[in-house]
Formats: sequence, C-alpha cells, structure tokens
Amino acid sequence: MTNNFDKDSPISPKSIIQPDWCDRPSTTIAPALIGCQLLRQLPNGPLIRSTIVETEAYAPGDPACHAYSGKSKRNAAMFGPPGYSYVYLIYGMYHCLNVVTEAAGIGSAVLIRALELDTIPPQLEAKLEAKQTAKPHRIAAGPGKLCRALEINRDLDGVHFHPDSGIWLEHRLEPIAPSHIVQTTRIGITKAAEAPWRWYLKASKSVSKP
DNA sequence: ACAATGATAGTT
DNA sequence: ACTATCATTGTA
Repeated sequence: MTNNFDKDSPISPKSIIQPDWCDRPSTTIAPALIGCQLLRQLPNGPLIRSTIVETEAYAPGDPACHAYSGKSKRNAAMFGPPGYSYVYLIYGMYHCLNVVTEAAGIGSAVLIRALELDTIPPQLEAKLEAKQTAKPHRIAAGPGKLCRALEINRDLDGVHFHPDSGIWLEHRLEPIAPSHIVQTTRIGITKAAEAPWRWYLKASKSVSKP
C-alpha cells in the first residue's frame, strides 16, 4: 500500500491537525500544541514552517479570557468551531494568534506565544543583516513578533486552520517528554494572574520570557 | 521606565 | 461621546 501524496511535498495530509482534535479544553490543547508545527504560506512569498514553543490557555469562566464577558464582534471567532483562528489587535500595533478550542458556542482558545522558524521570512532578511544584535531565533519569540514575521492580521481571523487558508497546523514529528515542557503562570495579564496556564519548551531559545 | 498606537468595552 | 484599558515590543 502506498500513499498517494509526494513524500517530498511540504504538505503532509496525514499530519494536519483537524478541528476534532481541538475540541477539548484549552488547558489540554495548550501543552499538546508545544512541539507541533505551524505552517504559513506567505502571500507573494515562501511557505514558512515553524515549531510552536510557547502557548497559553484561555478558558470559559476565566476573567483574563476575551470571551469572559460574552460574544462581541472582536471575539466572535472564539465562540465558533474548534480548529479555527482567533486573531486580534493589541496595543494598536501588534496582532496575536489563537487556536480556537472546544465546541462552537464555548468561548475558549490557545494563544500562540512563540515559534522557532525553519526559514527567515524574506521581508526580515535585510533587517536582520543590518542589525548585528538581532538574533534569528528571536524573530518569532513573542505573540506580537510571530504575527509580524508571518504576516498575520485580522484578515486571518476566524479562518479554518487548513492549507486552503494559507495557515495550518501539523502534529509533532516526535513525542515530547513531559519533563521537557515547563508549566507556569501567564504573562501580561492582571486578572487570574495566578492560573498556571502557560507552557513552553524548556530547551528552546525562542521562548518570549523563559 | 516608558512611548507608540488604535480598537474595544464600559461608563457618562 | 468620553475614557480607561489592553493576552506587546523596542528603545533608553
């Protein structure tokens, strides 16, 4: 029996994360996404493959969750089906990318906080070369930075994580031992700041704040 | 320590 | 209509 897809193709259908997989609590999905791949087909650019190294969970009944006060125009995608995106603008200048979790009607999501990029996006190459202090592994080390690097904005809000959308997720290539993942408190929030709902890959140099 | 920068949600 | 807030980041 042979597969009908090219094994050299950057797209491997068997490993793509499907909506059903995301139909679980955000506190389960957030650590499960560590080590998974985020793929982004840049508009007028290359396909960028990356590894998720830091996530945070936002849950129903969680005062820090954007869905806490009910559905609105901004957060509507959080109440949509799992395996879709929720993208919002923060501080007027950065965007943040989330993976929507749990069934439609339940407002919960996982914030993607940091990535390790396999390749440097072309629009950042010149900038990286000009600045000697700039480090390649820090290009996507933060929720705002990764959206800038992968050209993610509100146009990608509420889209299905799927190759047709130009952005999708793939399962881990190798299992990760739980001891290699650190669980700690979330960053940049004042409400429910004590909830230990942030996870990151201990060995990664691309974590926003180790 | 703080400015940049704009949408949003809550309050008059 | 006004205002405080904001799941951030780069520079000083």
